[in-house]
Amino acid sequence: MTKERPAMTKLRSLILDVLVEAKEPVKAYDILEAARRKGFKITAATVYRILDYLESNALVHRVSSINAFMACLNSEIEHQPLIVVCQRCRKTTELNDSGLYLSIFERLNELGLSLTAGSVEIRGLCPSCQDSV
Amino acid sequence: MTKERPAMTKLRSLILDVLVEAKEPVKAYDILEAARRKGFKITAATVYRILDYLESNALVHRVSSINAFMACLNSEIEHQPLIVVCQRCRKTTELNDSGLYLSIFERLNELGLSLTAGSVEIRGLCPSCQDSV
DNA sequence: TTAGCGAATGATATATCATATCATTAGAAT
DNA sequence: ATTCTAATGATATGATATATCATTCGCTAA
Repeated sequence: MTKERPAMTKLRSLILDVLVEAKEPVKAYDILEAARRKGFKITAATVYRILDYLESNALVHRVSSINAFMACLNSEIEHQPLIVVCQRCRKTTELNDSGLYLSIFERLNELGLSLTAGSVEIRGLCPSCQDSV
Repeated sequence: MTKERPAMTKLRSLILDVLVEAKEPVKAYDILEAARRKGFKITAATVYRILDYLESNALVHRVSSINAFMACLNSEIEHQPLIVVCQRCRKTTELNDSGLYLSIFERLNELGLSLTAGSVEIRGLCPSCQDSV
């Protein structure tokens, strides 16, 4: 028999819960503090390991431009993340628009820049931040 | 008379030169070392300050997903950067495709997610890295 | 020409983000 | 129960980035 993988351990679901409850991107050391407040004695290394696991299983997305992590809202379905970030207020939205996603990657292919299995992070200023400049 | 701004100082053009010569993204501390090899006694703080300046003047792009910086190849013309990065080999290309760029931002507007003045970072695996998996 | 001003840089310290390494524990297969 | 592997613990350190205050530079105006 194939050995069962303990895919979702207690710690992994703890950290995923933190992100799901936050409903917005959370930084790794803030996740660490949240986990400790819930009584778990873990360290940064554990948090990063678990984030790597969750990300590679498409349960969590990294938001590179703000060094944070957010739960994927549609983790059941196959999805191609488009992450939209306001660079000023940091409000972040995950967009699941497979048409837009495909048009981006098809265009890259036309240009000889084929990439597979990617994510897209779109940065700019949201309307209210734009107004307040 | 309006006071002239010393927009491009010796250090700023030094660091821009480092990036132009590299023809690929360079990390901040590698820029620091390159500058020191050229005889300039500067620190990380100076490098980051100058990178901020160059980025806000559209001479340099930050590549968030690899914590690096690259010279903009078309800094004379108005441009909308699309940065394409292989997450495995880190090969990075700047794409100036205003049609694709506009279609992305128009689609965001349709979805009520208007953003202005943005950059787009597209991550995936390039063909050779895809093959070697 | 030089006095004065604001921008740029120097200098130092420290905050923030992330990983390497080796030891130990937990859980499934046999 | 034993054994094997994946997960986590524990510790240290590496890598990335910014805050703060002092000093210098370069332009402007007198």
